[in-house]
Amino acid sequence: MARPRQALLTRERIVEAAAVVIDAEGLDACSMRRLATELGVQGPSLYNHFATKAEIVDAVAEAVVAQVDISVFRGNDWREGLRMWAKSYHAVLAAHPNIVPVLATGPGRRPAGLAMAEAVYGALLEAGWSRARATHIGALMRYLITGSALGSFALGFEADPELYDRFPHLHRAHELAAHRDAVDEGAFELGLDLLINSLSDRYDQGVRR
Amino acid sequence: MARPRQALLTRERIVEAAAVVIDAEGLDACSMRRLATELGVQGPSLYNHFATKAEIVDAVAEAVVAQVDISVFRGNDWREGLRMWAKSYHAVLAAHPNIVPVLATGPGRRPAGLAMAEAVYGALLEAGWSRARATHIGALMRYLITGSALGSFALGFEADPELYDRFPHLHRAHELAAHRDAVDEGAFELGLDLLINSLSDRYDQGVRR
DNA sequence: GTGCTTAAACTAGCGGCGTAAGTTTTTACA
DNA sequence: TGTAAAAACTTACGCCGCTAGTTTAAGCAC
Repeated sequence: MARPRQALLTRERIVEAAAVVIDAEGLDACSMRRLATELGVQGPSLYNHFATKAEIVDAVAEAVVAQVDISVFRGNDWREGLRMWAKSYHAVLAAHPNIVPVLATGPGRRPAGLAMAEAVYGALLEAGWSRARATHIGALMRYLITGSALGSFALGFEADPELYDRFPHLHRAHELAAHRDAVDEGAFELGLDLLINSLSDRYDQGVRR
Repeated sequence: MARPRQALLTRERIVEAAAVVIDAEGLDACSMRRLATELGVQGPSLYNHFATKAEIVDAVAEAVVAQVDISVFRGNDWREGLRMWAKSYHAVLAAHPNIVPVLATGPGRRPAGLAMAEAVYGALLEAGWSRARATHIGALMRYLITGSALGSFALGFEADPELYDRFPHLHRAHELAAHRDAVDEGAFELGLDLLINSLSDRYDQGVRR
């Protein structure tokens, strides 16, 4: 097949297929040849639309970050804005856990990532936080959100009870996996509460830097 | 060369070489052939000592986690223990950032990871926290520590000022990289302070579950 | 000491990876 | 109508993890 009358590929179709494969089978499964097969095409054809594989993965990351609701900073107190944004971000990452390692290195050059940073940082500055503190708070929120999305804490403990024989306090650790949501979500919610409430206290006491 | 009079390889030597390559050039650079070259040997020879590459990387992760000081829970108040452990863990990961993605999925079957979980969880239980809350606190600390180690927040913003033209609040984001330590360490310290202080407040008020 | 088993190196090779180079055919425009 | 660009293709290079089979030395039983 040479050039077809109707193009088989578009950047959108490629990114969508990549997102599906990454969500379903992980980053490693998303090879150029596999992606091409999924799109009914030969591997190198993808290079007519993207210069490298990294560009494709980056576009998937961009699409994921774009789903985070940053409108919540408008019309809400900074505390509420921060909380609602964090929950939205958390939910989006929970729906696409396999792309998290790509996001974890920062906004990079991706428009959606930069728009999100702008919204968070802007909201904190406008609330009266110092530049330095607003930066710290933004970083801190990212640590919590990506840290919690990177891998389930509960699933990190394998189901084999014998593993924990030598660790008396962990004797029920093999049950953690069964309560995955309660553990992982509970920890995230606790962290969010503690961080925002204590920031709020400092703020109310006039400590804003 | 057939079997040499003195073995060229040991598990220890392989793990040490892998750690050096991973620290210096990242996980991707640590291929079996590269590792073998580093050890003066052919690639497949490594399979006489480890069944898979994953086992080698896992052993590196184990060695890194084993460096974290978990003795601090003995003889210290749970607050101080938690703070000192978190700082030690953070410092170890900061020294070996390239292995962090491997750690982020939990303790798995690694003895050092399980010993660390036992120490943290045990200290919290003995302080009087409920099982559920102790689990949440442990998870939360991991989120903060691995989240902050996974990638610098400051370096996530590239140095090209033009990137930020469309984002008014980010107009100085290109300067972040120059203050990497102040930003990243400041955010981590802030997070640690906020979390431990607010947990401490709850604890002192008798809210332990 | 002799013989057997195991250990630890080797070489050769499979299938998969990202990607470069060059080819073919179609489309779009001067 | 001629030409350049676009979008598919085939081929191939040098990596990758890993398997299979080979060679030789070491360690142990008798």
